Amino acid sequence: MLTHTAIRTGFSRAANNASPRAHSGSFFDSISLMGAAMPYGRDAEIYGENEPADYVYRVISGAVRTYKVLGDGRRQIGAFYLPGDIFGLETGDEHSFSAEAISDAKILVVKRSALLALAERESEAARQLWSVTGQELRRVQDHILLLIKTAKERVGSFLLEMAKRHPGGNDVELPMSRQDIADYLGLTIETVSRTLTELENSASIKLASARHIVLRNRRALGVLNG
Amino acid sequence: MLTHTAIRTGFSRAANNASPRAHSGSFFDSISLMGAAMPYGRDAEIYGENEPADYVYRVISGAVRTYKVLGDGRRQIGAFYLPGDIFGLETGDEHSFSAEAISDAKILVVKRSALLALAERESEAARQLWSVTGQELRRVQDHILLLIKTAKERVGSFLLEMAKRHPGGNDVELPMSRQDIADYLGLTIETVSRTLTELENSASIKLASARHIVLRNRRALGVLNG
DNA sequence: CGTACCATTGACGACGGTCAAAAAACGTGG
DNA sequence: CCACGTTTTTTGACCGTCGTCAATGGTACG
Repeated sequence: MLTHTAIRTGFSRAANNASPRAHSGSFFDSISLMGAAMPYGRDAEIYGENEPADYVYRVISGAVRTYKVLGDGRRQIGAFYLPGDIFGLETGDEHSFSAEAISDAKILVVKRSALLALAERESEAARQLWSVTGQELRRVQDHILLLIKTAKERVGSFLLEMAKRHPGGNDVELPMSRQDIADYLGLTIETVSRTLTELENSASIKLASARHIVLRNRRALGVLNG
Repeated sequence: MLTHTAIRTGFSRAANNASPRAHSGSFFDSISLMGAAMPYGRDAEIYGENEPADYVYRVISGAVRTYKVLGDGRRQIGAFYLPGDIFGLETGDEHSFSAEAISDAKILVVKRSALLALAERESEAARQLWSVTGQELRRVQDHILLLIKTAKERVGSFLLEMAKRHPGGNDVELPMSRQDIADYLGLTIETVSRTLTELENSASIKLASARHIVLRNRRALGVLNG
């Protein structure tokens, strides 16, 4: 139990894409039995900002966005979560972002108190909880680096990020709308659209359809990305 | 030991400003004896990006910046750390940012392995390590919200943030240069300077000197800050 | 086949970046 | 304490990128 080797549970086997790249997969695989798989429809709220953080979540299938809305209506998307990813794990008592299903999704829901109890007994479990938060921290730090770049760099980096997280080589299937991408990258929908067109014109990508993008020149997408 | 009430050690008493607002102050107060206070000169490197994260740090006096430099030379400052703040705590084996002293500083240096060993024995210590990373996560998330705002909003939010962290009401003593502020806010030094002048002209602040700013209208600084 | 919704394209303007110079602040040594 | 040189900050002029407003085009679904 709680070994490094992933323990494949019924729930994680049911996942589309639960894969080795998931956050601390072994840990959450092993505690999958503590939770239940819940279905969420497109745009359904999973939790709201400032609500009690009583549960921790893991994407089984579909995709999730977390976000905040500022006073004047601007929305900032904090992260996209794909199958295998863990989200909603807080060290405090409340969620700091809201979470919604981007598409129809199956989400494994685990009681936070169960994890905390386990962590109290098993130091390895505590280490894994810490590790999940640490990975999230690094992800958000990378996000900051995105936000100081030019529009072309942001969109390029975003596509590379999605390609890395998604299995399927150079073919990227985007689960989210242009508006979601824009709110993630701190751009407008028009700039995202224009930039994608530019990247296609420069033969860096191919827009097979609005949500299906083929990477043709990864170097061009990653230039200057430190 | 490890109680909620701060245990004032010799080291923390020596601090300029170690105060209740520090990250998990009680925890790090109690393990202060495990480390040593080290002096760092202005601009001295404390650790570099990708170096082994063998130590965890706490500011006793002075100030610290963490940063990354992108391929083309742009620098992004991840955070400023003031007396009482903990930094350099990683869940992985390497530091993800570099750290430098902004001014002459005294820093408490603690062996990470000692903390990990303690966390293995005491679940409360493990919880506190997790909590420190969680607070850092929230700080970085707030930083993201800064970066999507206009220049005036970024500078205003920055001043409010510094005023909150610094004791001293409406008088803010900035330890860092305009260049540091610019690299933290994702702006240029010129835009930061111009924006401060604008804020002074609109009577929102007073520039007593370049590094000493008096807040005159906090509402104007915080408008739209969601 | 029609109707929303979503994405793309266009025209234009504003915000902030760039390049350059002046002014202020700071530190050092006479 | 003042004079000097260096660094930091401020100010100015100009320009490019991206946001805004508006219209067109495309796609999915009933």
